[in-house]
Amino acid sequence: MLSKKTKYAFHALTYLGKHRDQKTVLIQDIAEEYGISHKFLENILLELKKAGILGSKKGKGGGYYLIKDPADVPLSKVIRLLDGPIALLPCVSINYYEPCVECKDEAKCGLNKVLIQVRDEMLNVLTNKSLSDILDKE
Amino acid sequence: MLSKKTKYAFHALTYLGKHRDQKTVLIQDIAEEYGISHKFLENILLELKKAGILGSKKGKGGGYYLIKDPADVPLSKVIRLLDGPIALLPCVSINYYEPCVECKDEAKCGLNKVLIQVRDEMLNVLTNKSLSDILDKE
DNA sequence: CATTTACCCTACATTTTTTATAGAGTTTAT
DNA sequence: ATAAACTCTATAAAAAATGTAGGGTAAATG
Repeated sequence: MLSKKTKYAFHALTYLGKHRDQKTVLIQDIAEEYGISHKFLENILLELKKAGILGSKKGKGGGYYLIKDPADVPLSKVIRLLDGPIALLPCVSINYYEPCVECKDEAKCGLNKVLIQVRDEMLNVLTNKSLSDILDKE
Repeated sequence: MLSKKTKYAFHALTYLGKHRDQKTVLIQDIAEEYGISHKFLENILLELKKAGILGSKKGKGGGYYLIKDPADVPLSKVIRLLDGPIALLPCVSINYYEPCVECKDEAKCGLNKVLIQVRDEMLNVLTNKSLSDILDKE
């Protein structure tokens, strides 16, 4: 399951995607629309900005806006950013790899091998869907 | 990511699958093989038994054994049992459905619609792989 | 039929992660 | 100059995951 952080990120991205005609959107507007705490949402938007998905502008008339084309924002990118690994275990994670302490020989672990396949298939699913798919259905 | 509970369940099922020739396997043997606390593992095996995947026998010479054919134990079944929903949000879960508090109209939520598709594809992946796939690769 | 072996059950404790909250500081547009 | 809005660090409450403790119950063997 996704954390609330990731869910909120998708909400925010959807909102920003729907308001691409205006230059910027206030944190407060997004927060009110979805009943999210202003400060909590701030952290999330900041992470999306650091990842190059959003841009921001300070001062009066400022706010956040979408930099990327919605088709170039796959679900996998957002999930990895806020929730961490797509993989089902650390020993099959691409970006957050860690061996299992109980595993004597990873090369002989059937679970490891099957979960690598699962990871690739899931990654495929989550990379082939993007923010544009969400926006198309709103 | 899978919880340790679910990971241990897969370990135990793998062990039991590999020792199908003997009548029963002791909790202790599995616990030692993977460095799991006896009591913690006991709870997990109990759940697998309640779900009809394992059988058990009490008394001297007792222990656990696999009831199902490994091909009839899909990953999805084990994950749902120990970890809960496969879906990425409660609002798209088949077995654990709950609406989002912030959602005014689910029928108009693009995220909901996309995540339903994602759920179906993930479920497909996790149902098409089973314990037998793990055993084949050990 | 006693004894050993192992399963069954409940409750609690610890640790980690998630979900926020608070408040001060910095930048920028008007 | 001033107000509006972003940035950063630290802290705290709540929830979930992980693990412990200990007694009770059932069954196989001799």
